[in-house]
Amino acid sequence: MNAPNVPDIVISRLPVYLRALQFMEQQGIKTTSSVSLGEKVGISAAQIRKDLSQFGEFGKQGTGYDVNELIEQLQQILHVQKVRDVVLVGMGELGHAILRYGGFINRGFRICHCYDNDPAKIGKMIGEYKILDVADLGKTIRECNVKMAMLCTPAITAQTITDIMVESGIKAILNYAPVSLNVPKDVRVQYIDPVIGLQRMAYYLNKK
Amino acid sequence: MNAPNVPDIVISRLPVYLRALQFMEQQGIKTTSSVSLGEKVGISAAQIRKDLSQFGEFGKQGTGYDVNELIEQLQQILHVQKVRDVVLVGMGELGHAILRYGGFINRGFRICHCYDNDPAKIGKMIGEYKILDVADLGKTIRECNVKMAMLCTPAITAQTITDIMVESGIKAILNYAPVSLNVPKDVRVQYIDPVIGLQRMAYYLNKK
DNA sequence: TAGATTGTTAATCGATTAACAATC
DNA sequence: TAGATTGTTAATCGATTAACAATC
Repeated sequence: MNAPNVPDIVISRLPVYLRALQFMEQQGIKTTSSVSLGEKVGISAAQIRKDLSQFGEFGKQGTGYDVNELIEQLQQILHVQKVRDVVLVGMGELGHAILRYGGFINRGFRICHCYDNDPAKIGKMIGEYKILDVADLGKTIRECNVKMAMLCTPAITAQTITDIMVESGIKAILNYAPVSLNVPKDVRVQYIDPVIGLQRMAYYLNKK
Repeated sequence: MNAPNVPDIVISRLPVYLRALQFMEQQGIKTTSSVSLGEKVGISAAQIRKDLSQFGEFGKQGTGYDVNELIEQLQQILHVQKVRDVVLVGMGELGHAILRYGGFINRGFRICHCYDNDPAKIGKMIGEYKILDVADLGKTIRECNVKMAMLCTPAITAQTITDIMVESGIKAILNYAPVSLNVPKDVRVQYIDPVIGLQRMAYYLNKK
């Protein structure tokens, strides 16, 4: 379960495999192969087999992979079999949308608390959530022993909030603020900035 | 301006440099170096110099880089000096948040039209935007000669919409739907799925 | 001048791919 | 059995890093 020193680039592909497999499962597909899965996710079959081989032997020669079994294996590898608590900081437009998004729970995540620093927002209810004062962020993170956070504040305050979260024991941050964060090396950050994706693609648009 | 065959991994870092430089500019910083920029974005100084060298010589020995000049160079390289039109498909919670997000325009992008397939939504105004019928998607893409799209439909309809967009001339898709898309190789896709990021980080959480 | 920092080269490091024996 | 597909090896390919001459 704890394969040693798997390259992060391999880890980064596993959730993509998992997502595709769960999509297949929904459609009633019981079995797949590295070739078929590869076509769906746009990754070579050899790559998929090599990636999976880091963790064990999940397939059967001549047949391929049992969709359900591979889903469970990947969930175990990624530690997403159980639902995990995440805090959400910054209740602007985006924070609201994230809070109302229904797609986290069935993929292993649940927002446990949400925060803002605006007195006009603190105490307000959004669905079943009450917006908490960001001044209590560190305290509540420690109390609930939360390890993951989503950060949706403006860029200018993102680092300050990050420092508080790190100091309170957060080990993984999904950062929606359009700014690079400085964290110790035992803390992970994933960036979500739509503009980065758009700019990256824009490069190719005007190319001859 | 059109450096030949620059690896995509290099291109993927340029928007990150640009974002950091614009943040510096805001703070009144006039000059930087590969070391200083590298610390901010978490990338080695050698890497930054190597990346930039693909496109020209933008620095000065002993001094480093002029922030404003490097911003302009990067904007030209990425083709984001001018604002570019993007269509937005799928006006659920997320589509609404994206439409109201103010952070696109000053980084090179503008939503020109938005679409949904729900008769209850079609025709409704959101700010200055009227929600259009997705049945007219292909027609309006061609009329306006739009090349980029943001896709926020449910996973199940994402591929169908993608096919229409590709057929209508879209060359770059920012995909928020949690599913891998199949596109011809002259069309680019960037994926935004927060759960992929969370799952990727979850792997490291339970590791000893 | 002395210190700082670039752009570039060569060496290292790591990731991907092709091929195939094993076997269901 | 014949066909299909795995897991794995070795070869290829590409990316990163360290080092340094050039020079502001």
